[in-house]
Amino acid sequence: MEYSKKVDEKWQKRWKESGTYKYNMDDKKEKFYTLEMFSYPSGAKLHLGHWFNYAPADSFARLKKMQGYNVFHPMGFDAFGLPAENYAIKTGIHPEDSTKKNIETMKRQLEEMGGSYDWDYSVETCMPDYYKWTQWLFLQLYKAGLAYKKEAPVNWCDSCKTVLANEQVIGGRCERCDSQVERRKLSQWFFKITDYSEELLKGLDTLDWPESTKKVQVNWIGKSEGSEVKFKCEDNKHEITVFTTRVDTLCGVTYIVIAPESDLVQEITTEEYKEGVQNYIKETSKLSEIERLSTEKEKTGAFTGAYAINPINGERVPIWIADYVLEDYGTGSVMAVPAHDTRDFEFATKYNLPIKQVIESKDGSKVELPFTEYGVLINSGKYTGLESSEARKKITEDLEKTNQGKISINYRLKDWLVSRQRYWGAPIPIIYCEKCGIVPVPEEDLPVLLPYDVEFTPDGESPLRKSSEFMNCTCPKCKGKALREADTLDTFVCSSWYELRYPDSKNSKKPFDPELINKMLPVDTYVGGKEHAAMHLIYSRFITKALRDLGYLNFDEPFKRLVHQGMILGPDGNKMSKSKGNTVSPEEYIEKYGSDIFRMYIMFGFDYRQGGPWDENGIASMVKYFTRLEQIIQKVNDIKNQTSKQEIEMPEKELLRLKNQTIKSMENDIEDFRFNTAIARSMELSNKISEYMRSKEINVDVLLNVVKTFVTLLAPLAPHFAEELWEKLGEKDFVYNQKWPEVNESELNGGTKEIPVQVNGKLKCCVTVNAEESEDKILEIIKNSDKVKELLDKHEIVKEIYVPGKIYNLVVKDKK
RNA sequence: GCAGCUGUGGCGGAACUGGCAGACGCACAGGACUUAAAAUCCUGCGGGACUUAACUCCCGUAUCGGUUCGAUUCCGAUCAGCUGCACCA
Repeated sequence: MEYSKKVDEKWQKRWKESGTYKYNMDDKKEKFYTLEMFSYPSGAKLHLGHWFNYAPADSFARLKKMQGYNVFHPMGFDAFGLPAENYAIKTGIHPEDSTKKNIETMKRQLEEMGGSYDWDYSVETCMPDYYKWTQWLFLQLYKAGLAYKKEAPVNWCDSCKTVLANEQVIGGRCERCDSQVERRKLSQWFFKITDYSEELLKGLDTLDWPESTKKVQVNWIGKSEGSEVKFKCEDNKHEITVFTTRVDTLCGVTYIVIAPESDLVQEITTEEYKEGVQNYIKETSKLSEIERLSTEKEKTGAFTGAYAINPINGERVPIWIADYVLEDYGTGSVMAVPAHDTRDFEFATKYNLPIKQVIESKDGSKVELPFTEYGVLINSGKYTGLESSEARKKITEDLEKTNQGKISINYRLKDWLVSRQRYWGAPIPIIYCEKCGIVPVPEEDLPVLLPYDVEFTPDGESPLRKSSEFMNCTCPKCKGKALREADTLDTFVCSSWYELRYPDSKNSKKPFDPELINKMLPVDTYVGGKEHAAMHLIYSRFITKALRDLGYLNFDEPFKRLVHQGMILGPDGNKMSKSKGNTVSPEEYIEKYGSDIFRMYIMFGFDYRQGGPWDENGIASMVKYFTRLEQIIQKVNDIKNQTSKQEIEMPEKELLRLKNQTIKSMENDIEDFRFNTAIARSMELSNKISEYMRSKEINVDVLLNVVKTFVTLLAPLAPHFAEELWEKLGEKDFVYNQKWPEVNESELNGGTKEIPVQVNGKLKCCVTVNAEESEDKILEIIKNSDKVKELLDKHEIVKEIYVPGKIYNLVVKDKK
């Protein structure tokens, strides 16, 4: 085999010199924006997963280019974030240094892969020329009232004196020192994504995304329709509003539960019960969020001593607090109906609270409590006898009349907490002035630079707070002494708008030129992992919509089509990880085989959407394939100047038909990210070419035509190798610059085809027909064929089904 | 618990909107070339039955049932695996 890494290098050099991948904004061709989720340069090198994601996606981009689109295919780095910071804490190497170094290496490797990226349009989120605009984005949201501050709990490790991200909490303990993690309240910044709940939900219908991903988002948004009901407290001073989807069970309420964190708790708790309540609240705060949300945990709670009045039947019900009620969902309080809700039932049983059945099954059969289905109301005064759905309507109407309730819609989606008590992130552009309070940094003062020299080892303070140089500033309003916000932004903020920056990545005056991005966006095809189904993919949608409402762009969704690549696992079938020692490095393969063999093997050996355990056994077959192709080209060159036959007979027709079929199916396959079948189709064609070349008489013109087409078809999949073959065939221009071949319909219908014949749905034989004949004629040929006549000897036709070009089926019964 | 996805040879995986199940490969076996091996090329390769014969017959796409002339594909139930969400009132 002649192909090797040397060939890669030769073509990479030539592509670079001739500016093959330069994107031309002014090109009149239709734009096509194809994007892969940018990578996170935490590791020093590209791993197999990157290759599996990027190499095939690059082949897709190359196809689009050959199809005649003006393809925009940028790449960048999501460079801020926790892993780089943790790495720094461990090794003492500054995150900026390690990140920059990693980016350089990864860029080089992406070039070695043959990625068709234009690096003139790139972003690195940790660079001031990028995060300046991330900060700008924050300010726009702040001005629009979409960024606000409130108290929220964080995971706090008291022994490390630091805030932990959820992923650093393992089983309620700190991943580093294994001590119990507590919840502490801190004042933090939020983005008001909940303002867009409904639109984020509805917009899903317009997207060409995997259904499963849309479902994840639907769940994440979690819309539920119900009612709000007001319960007056017995003291006549307070009122508790609850949210319920089952207002039909209102008469079955036997107690009220409010979240322990609720401020109301302090106000209504009676003297007698204060101690118990305080103790309970203390206990609860010790639990991590994860522990608290575990359904396995036994329910606990405490009585406040207070009572409320049921608005429709006047019953007096006790008010409890319990941590199974969440402060930030609904109203933070629930009406408990133990007879018809599993959780309430469990709680009531434990604390001996009354259980009152108010729903029975529609057919009146006896039911076991808790009975959580819909049914017919009992024990419900004037509502008794109504069906659940009617009762919901009626009861809500009645409550509305007396201003004691209303229809209400709730979303599970929470506002997006963007504050991080971390160093390696974009500083939040906010200043705290003793006199003026919260003051946003004026846009002309951006970026708020992240200082390099900061002690970021955790010791109980936000790292930036320790840099007095950073913290101390003057208030933009009153010029008095002021302090900066010490928290940084969640990295998801950086990645929530990067696709907007690519087309205008060098703009130093604006984050992007609205006119330009309205032309370039939305992204036509976005490729990335399923793990981002909820967070990244919902945040970017929100930011797009927010910027649209602020007048910066005119489209509603950032990503029109979404494709998820699968995951490559270690050879043992487990997720690859250093600790398991099952990682595979792409480098040695590239070194040994060259990047195209590796790329082709990755695409051929796995289903792109599914991935699977790594297995290098098949890679040798790709070497064989490349060798065979080199031999074909060699032989073609040997005979191409010989005189040959000119006729186009059956063998030529067959060859040409397969050529056209292959063009068609490879195009469809690559469009659909089915690279494995695309390569299988190419193998079929090459097998056919070899077979044809073994025949006695060869039509060299036809052969040359098919071989050239073949190399063109190979170009997106094996870019370097195809250039090499193209050059060997004596061509001057890059094969990359060729048009994707067009299907010739008449050649496609040349040759012969076989029509299967079934009797009673079972295959009996095949009839070979000339594919050029009309369908009517073909049917006639089939009917008159000896084979079919033979089959009908003993039978009588009941029904006849002919699917043109596909199948002929006879339904028969025995002749008497 | 809820939701979603997946289940096809020894293996990776094909089969477009219901139309020849197992494409294309890997592995394996036999043969050719070779002093020999490697490489390469050719042939076979889901299971079973019958046999003098093969474009023979039967079974087969997790399991059971249904719709249809015809089901890997559609519907219902069950089982198994993976993933996501997890006290959402």
